[in-house]
Amino acid sequence: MNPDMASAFVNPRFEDVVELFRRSLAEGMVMILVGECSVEYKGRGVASLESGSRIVIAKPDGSLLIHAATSVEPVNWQPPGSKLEIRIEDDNLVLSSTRKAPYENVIARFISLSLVAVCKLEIKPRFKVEIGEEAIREAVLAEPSLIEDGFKPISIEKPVEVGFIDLYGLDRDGRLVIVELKRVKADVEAVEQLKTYMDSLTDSYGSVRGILAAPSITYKAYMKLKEFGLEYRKIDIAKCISILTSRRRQQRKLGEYYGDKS
Amino acid sequence: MNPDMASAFVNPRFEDVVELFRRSLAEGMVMILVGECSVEYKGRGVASLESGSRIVIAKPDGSLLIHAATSVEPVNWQPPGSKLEIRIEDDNLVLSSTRKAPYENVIARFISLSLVAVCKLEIKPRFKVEIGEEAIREAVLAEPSLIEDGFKPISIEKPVEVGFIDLYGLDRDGRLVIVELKRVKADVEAVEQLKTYMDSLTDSYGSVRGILAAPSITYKAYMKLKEFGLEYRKIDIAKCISILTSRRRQQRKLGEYYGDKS
DNA sequence: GCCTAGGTCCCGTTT
DNA sequence: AAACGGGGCCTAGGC
Repeated sequence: MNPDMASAFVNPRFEDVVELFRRSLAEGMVMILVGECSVEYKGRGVASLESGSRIVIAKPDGSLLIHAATSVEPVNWQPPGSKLEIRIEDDNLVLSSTRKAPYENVIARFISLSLVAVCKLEIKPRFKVEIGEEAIREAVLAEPSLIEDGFKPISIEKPVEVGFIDLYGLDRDGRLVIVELKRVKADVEAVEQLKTYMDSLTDSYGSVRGILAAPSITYKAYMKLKEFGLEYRKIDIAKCISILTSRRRQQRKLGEYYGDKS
Repeated sequence: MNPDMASAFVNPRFEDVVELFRRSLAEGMVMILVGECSVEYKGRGVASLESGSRIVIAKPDGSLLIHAATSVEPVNWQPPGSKLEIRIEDDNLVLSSTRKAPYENVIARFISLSLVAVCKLEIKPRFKVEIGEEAIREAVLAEPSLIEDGFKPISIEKPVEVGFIDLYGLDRDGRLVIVELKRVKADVEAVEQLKTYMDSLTDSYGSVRGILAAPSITYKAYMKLKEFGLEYRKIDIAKCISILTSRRRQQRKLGEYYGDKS
């Protein structure tokens, strides 16, 4: 079988899996196991899973994933940098993945295997684009009226004692405005975060306005916001995206014009 | 091939995969694909991934996972309840997973496939044990000296205006003690949470002690704690676990004695 | 290494 | 269905 491609074996013998592991994982391949296993975890917490049918994926970076039939989240896992060992013990195929600092160990005990597969995945990361909070900030900087007419952003990510302010600037009357941006519905925590920033600034700056900018806000959060004398500004995410895409299109044109290939 | 077990095909034809999908996913099976694909996501955000070698897992609950060679987290995914469609388009194998409310869609376009596998995983959930914040609370209730000698817990989860207090009680001098429990290293947020609870109680109760109980605490959090006049108490998680296991062993014995099979 | 902030967080539980 | 809290959150970026 072409070693650059995948190999797969149905109902493999445990001995063959151990052998396959030695030959493939060392070569930076991914190994996929399907079968009945129990799982024990010890480390930051403890967890113990009775035997059940699961998919186990061992990646070349040391990540280990144990998935059941449902859910996006693995029922158990081990982070990158962990070291995997495979052995046969009491007629079971035992995978033991360990990392130190903090010490963590996962042991999966297979009583039966219906499938093992190995395959090579290129590690080189590919290009990825995303719209996140950072992108919304970009959009507001490009179009400050998204916050309010006359708003002039001064800088982003001003460090204050307690953390980082998303965005701040001056309103049309020259008053300092602190803006907390949220990509999703704002909750009480977002309000408290803004309040904390406000408190740490009013000491030194006197009157400051605080604006929570988000696509929506929970009822409790809105009540708390009013109680604190802060303001809510609805942000249209779709508008942010269209602002960004048109802006990025222009930048690309500029880049091409100047021969910028970065 | 036994339909209850796994089937796997190396370098499958796209047509066969479409056929396999129709026969297996309907039967509550999991499908695993390995190959070169690009990914587009639109929904709560936007993301776009250049073509690269990836593992795609489609679960019977509608979850879709797209994994690359590294990391525990999928590079892209779709939550349970999504609906998967597979078709051939422009000589590519196209997976499209959609959910509504909120609308989200992931499209994976395979230009090549090195492996496809299907397997049946029982869905029935199995027993799972964990040490969480709740378990630590149990341990402290069983052994209050974990907080300090002479500490007497009164009740748990006292509702206050701002939320729930993890634990409270009286110290040896009869003073009210509010305890904030953390399973992991306590950060500034934990301190602020405790402070918030303190504030909402000192109004009505006068002098109250506040204790942050955690296995460790960040430097900044400790500074803030001192600033607020609160106290830190180191919790030994291992000790909590041993207290719980011995306690649960006793309970099991009691249960057996009374014929309790729950 | 520790710490901070964000996430298409996911997920269970409560309202 | 929305909201809230917890997580072995994970991961990326600073320092």
